[in-house]
Formats: sequence, structure tokens, C-alpha cells
Amino acid sequence: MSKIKTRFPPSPTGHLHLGGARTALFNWLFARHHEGIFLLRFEDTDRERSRKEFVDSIKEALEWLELFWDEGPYFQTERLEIYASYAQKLFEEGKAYYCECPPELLEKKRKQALAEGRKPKYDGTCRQKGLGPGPGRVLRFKCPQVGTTVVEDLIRGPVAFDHQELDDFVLLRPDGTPTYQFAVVVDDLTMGITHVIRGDDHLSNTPKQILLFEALGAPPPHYAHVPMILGPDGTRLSKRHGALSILAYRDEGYLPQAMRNYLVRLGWSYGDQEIFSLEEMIEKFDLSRVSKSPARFDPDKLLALNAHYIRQEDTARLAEMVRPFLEKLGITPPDAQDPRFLKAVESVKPRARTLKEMAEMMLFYFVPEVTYEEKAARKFLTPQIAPALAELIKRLEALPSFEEKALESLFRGLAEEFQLKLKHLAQPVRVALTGRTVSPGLFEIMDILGRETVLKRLRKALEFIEKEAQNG
RNA sequence: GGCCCCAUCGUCUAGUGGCCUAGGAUACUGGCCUCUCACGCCAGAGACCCGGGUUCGAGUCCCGGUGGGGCCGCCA
Repeated sequence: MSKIKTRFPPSPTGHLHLGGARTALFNWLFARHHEGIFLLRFEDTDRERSRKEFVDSIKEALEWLELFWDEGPYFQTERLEIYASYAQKLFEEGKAYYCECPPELLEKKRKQALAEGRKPKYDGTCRQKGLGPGPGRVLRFKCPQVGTTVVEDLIRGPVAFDHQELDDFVLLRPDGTPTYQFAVVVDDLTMGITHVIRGDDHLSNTPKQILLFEALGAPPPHYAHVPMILGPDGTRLSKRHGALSILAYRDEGYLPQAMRNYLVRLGWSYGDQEIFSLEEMIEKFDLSRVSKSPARFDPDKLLALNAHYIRQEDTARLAEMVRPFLEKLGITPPDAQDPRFLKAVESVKPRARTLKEMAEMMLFYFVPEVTYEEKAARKFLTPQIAPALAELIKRLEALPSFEEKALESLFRGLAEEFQLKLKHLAQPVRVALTGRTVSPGLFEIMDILGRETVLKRLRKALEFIEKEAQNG
């Protein structure tokens, strides 16, 4: 068998979103699985809407996901002569013809047909006119009017389309640029694409493209139409459903491997397996296991997967990754090799679901001054606890080794002396040290914070209690 | 409106005629662990869209209905 070749052909009219990313992933996996080639092509013939910034952001998103392309990127606007020569060929062979129908008229007819409940189709007004090229004229494909074309879809099986449903669609616009249908076919043909894996929304376009391949005297590639990704409410994925761009997930602190794992399981499965390394995906990916029904996007599951990968990730690498998120919060993060920083990362690792959450949870380690959550302070920083805190400060000052085990036995002893349960001592201290009622383990954070800082924050808490008492 | 696709817990899915008393994941609920919150562990609740067939036997095959999605552009 000759080498497998797949492609990902976004149009640079927007950022890479979930659906596009999954299509890219499936194409990439299929190519890798078969040791074939994955190419990137920008379909930018719509000059009005295509933008350079989207080319860049799509490439950036693909690279973030580590879906590297082996060939390209190609740009359709740089291949205009190629389309022109294929168009010329079709025209000369009588397989395409020029049409001078004004677009406004066609639009009117279309609306009318829709209103009357008929299928809007080009009526073939110019089919027999024998027109040559000229200003304002488009080139149309002379579509067969009888018979059927069967799409042998690798996921859905054979799907038949009656040629009566098709019309003489446009190949070339008056300015000579190709339309999508034509450019795709010429590209897939000339680039030697063997497998077209794309969204379900293209299934209805496929017979037109197969007919074009036939007109061009070339065998069409294999087609595989994957179900679309819908929003949580079952309607088409849109901006309403949260962050649209893949890059936005990166900026929220998602890990690329979590994103990939989530995406690969949307519409594809391998028995009961949920977690896949990149190698496993490549090894196991297979079109026959792609489902036929559309999938809804579930942000919760993505979050759970991200939490899993954070727990799985090497602490030193996490430290590196979380630094920019700390910077965004106005903190100058310590060096990624700093052992205390590493311990701090370790302490929030099982608790954070995104890097952003992780940075937020770590904030108290680095702030010069803790600010208390109002409810937390009111409940735990009370005059009743002040004597125990004062005694705690004394003993901490005298503690020979300021590490977890020693701290814990000190706390347990002190709690007993004051006839307190450990938690009744621990919570006020937690608030004093972090400002919150929720944090990593108390002795763990004390160890990380160090004696100086712990004492400073405890004294400040005592002052706070005093001041509050005075103010009534 | 025409044509096309699809249909298992809320969600992602396993399931290819008997291993299904329908499995896993996530979310949810309860418990254990415990200095809080997580993590971890244990338990619970939760689905075969409806109606006909075929068959000894149907989630699985066929037909119809219903529901959802897509396409019908000089957008891609």
C-alpha cells in the first residue's frame, strides 16, 4: 500500500476551536498510526474574511497540542494558477461552462424556491449558451443530472446521493479565484491526499467532490466523516458555550495532554480505556472505532482530565509551567529550581484542576502580607483563641527543628493542654497563615513558609484579634 | 421545504443476536481517611427514544414514527 497522507485544511477566518482541533487530531493520529504524512493547508480563498493573525494563531494552537505537520503549510491563494489550469481543462473538455446570471437574480430565485418549499438549485440558464470567459462570469461545473454517486464512507458505510439533488455549482468566481469545492478537489488531487477525515457537515458536499475527481480523471481519496461536536445544550458549538479558541484553554491553565486526551475520546473509544498517552493514541487510533453520533462538549470532564494530568505531571515541570500564571497575579515567582517553590507546588498539586487555580492556591506563600477572608477571620480569629496563639508563638520560637513532624507533635501537645481538639487550634492558625479556611496541610505549609514568616503572620493575627476586640 | 446523517445513565462512551441482573469514565449523593480542602478508597442513585416486525432469543437485525444534527452560497 502506498503511503497514507492526510490533511488539515482550516480557513483562517477564526481561531482554532474544539471541533477543528479534534479534526486535526484525528487526521494527525491516523497519519502517525500508518506512518504516513500529515499536511497543513490554509483555505484562504475568501479574501474578505481571511486574516494573517488567524493563520498564526491556528499554527500556534496546533503546535501547543503538539500536532506537528510534515508538509506545508500551503496557502490556496498562492496556488491560483494551478486551479486556473484545471478549470481550463474542464472548460475545454466541455465539463464546465461560463455563466452570466447576475448574483442578485440567483439570490432572488433561491429565496423564492425556499419560500415555495422547493429545493433551491441553479436552474441551468447558461448551460447551453456556449459562453466563453468574460467579465462578471463564473465558471460552473456541468453536473450530471441523472444517476447516483455513492460515498463509501469509512465511518458510515455507503451513502447514496441522487444527482437530481445536485446542481451546477460554481468553480471559479469572476475574479478567477476558486470556490471551496473546486479548490479542495484540486488540492487533494495534486497533493496526493489518500484519506479525507473531516466533520460530518461535509458529507453532503462529498458527492460533488467525487464527481469533480471523476471529471478530472482521477480516483477520489477515501472519505471518513466524523460526527460534529455540539455545545453542552446540544446545539451547535458557539461562543455562548465558553472559551472558543484552543489557545484560550491554554491560557486558562489546561495542559495539552489533557486537551488531547479529552478530544480523542469525543467520538472515539477503545473499550473502557479513558487515559491515553500520546504513544497509546497513535498505536490504538482507528477509524472503525469512531462513533457515528454527535458528541456534546462537557467542560467538567475536560476539567477532571486536566486535574488528572496535573497530578501526573512532574513537579519540577509544573513549577516551570505555573510561573507565568503567578506573574499574571502580580507575583514575582521564585526560580523554578528553588526547593521551597517545588514544595509549594507539590502541596497544591492534588488540589488544583488548572494551572490558574494552582497559582491562585499558591498565592498565600508569596504575598508580603496576608489578607483575611472576612468570614474566616470572624469565625476563627477570636479572643478565645488568643491565649493559645500566644503560647504557640513562644513554643515555635523555641522549637529546635522547624519541620512537619516536630510541628505536628507540638500542635497536638498544645491542643491537649488547652483542652482543644486539634482542628480548633489548626483552623485559626490556618487563617492566620493563609487568610483562608482551606489550604494544603497545615504543617506542610508551615514548613514551606519557614519560621520567620510563620511567626510574623501569627503575631499579626494576634494584633488583629486585639484590635477587633477594641473596636467591639 | 427537499436530501443526507444520527439515536444506551445529565454528559463522554462499552456493547457487532444469548457472556446484559446493560460495564467504565465524569458529574451527583453517602461513608471511610483527616488539621481544612483536595487526593485516595468504599458504597449508592442513574440509560437501551417510541411502535411494529424478524428470531427459540433483540440494546444489538429490518420497517415506520418521533427527536436531534447537517447540507441545499460567487462561505469554508
